[in-house]
Amino acid sequence: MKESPRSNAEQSGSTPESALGTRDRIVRAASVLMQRQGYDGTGIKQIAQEADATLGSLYHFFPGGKQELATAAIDHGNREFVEALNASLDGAEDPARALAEFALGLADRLAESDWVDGCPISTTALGSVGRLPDVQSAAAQAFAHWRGLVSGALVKAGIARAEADELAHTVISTLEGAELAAQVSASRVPLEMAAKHLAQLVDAHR
Amino acid sequence: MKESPRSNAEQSGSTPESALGTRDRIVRAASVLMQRQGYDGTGIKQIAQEADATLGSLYHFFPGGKQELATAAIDHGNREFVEALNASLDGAEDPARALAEFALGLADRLAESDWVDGCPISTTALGSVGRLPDVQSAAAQAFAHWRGLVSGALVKAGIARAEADELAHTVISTLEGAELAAQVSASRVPLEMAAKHLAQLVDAHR
DNA sequence: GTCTATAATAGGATAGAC
DNA sequence: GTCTATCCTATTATAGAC
Repeated sequence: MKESPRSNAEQSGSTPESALGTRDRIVRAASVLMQRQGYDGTGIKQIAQEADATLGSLYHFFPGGKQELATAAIDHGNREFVEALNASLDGAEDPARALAEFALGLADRLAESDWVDGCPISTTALGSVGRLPDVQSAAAQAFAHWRGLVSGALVKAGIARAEADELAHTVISTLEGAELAAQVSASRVPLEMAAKHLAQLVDAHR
Repeated sequence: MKESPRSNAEQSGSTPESALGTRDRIVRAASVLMQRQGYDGTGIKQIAQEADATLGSLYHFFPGGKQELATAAIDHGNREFVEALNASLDGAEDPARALAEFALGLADRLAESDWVDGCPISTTALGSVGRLPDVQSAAAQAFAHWRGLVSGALVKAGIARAEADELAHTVISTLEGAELAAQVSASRVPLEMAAKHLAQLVDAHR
């Protein structure tokens, strides 16, 4: 048990940065910056500055340095995405339609952010392959988690577990790829097509 | 007309690096390194070293520096992917099967390279969004080009142009996302599922 | 076209006072 | 827990000889 002064709300809903503890501010800053600039494109000093923290504080909470911080940032992005995905899938009786609407929601978020707020982990994850084992492994776990959520929703809708697991792979892959293409092309179209075709694919398996 | 000493073959087939001109060696080294490490993770000096060239030569051919070189590397990766895609689609009468085999070929290449040889441009492209306009635009053009090739193959197989264009978006997105997931997870499964479901999706539209 | 040397700056990480 | 100052190395890019 740590005696942390945390009477304030610290859910990710819409807590003002100023009300968060130092550690959380650092993780959030790292998450946002690495999402947009990747691991190598984001500096430790930039993270500290954006988080209104000092280098001393940063290395106090993350003695493992940049790599440990990146792993925490991936975990944070994971939770963020899980929350959004659950909000779309939880009470939906038609998962095909729910997934399509989720994809269109991603397109909205992208367009509003001028195409920079894509998947919270893919940029960092892709740059970590074969080079940053802890980061890569955190990202792999996140992807597996997301597939699990999708598969669960498909099973609930009557699809057999084995088939649902297979479909979940393609659902997540297609969402990832479409978001990447949408960002690079600065266009909603890839995500709109993903929404349409994923719905068709899921419907074809019922 | 430039008077270049180029009696040697310079197709991308299997030319030994030593037989290439300095400029080509630099572009190839940049392409490979940025594919694996991204734009920010790859140093100009590392590129020069890997290409057996000096910094002076590098800046002679690319006075625009790293950004101009990255753009050339994207163009190179684009041509590489186009060649592979054409080889799979060109004489195929069944595009669904051809795309599935292409996806499995990507999985082979990935596994053989210990999951580092993924899409030649996606890492650099994703890291360029909103930060390196020339690089991003070259990547966007490449994606559009690939979609055009897929759409063409689908039209040849009897699918209406409008529908083929839509499907091509999802085909490329899914391949991109599945390759990303396969790399991060160090597993063939995402690409195997993409192969299966893309074939189903295309077949459902004939 | 190619080479070496170097300028100018930013990178990650640490030390030690408070 | 937080702060500043600093070490050491790497970075992109340029200069000017050859």
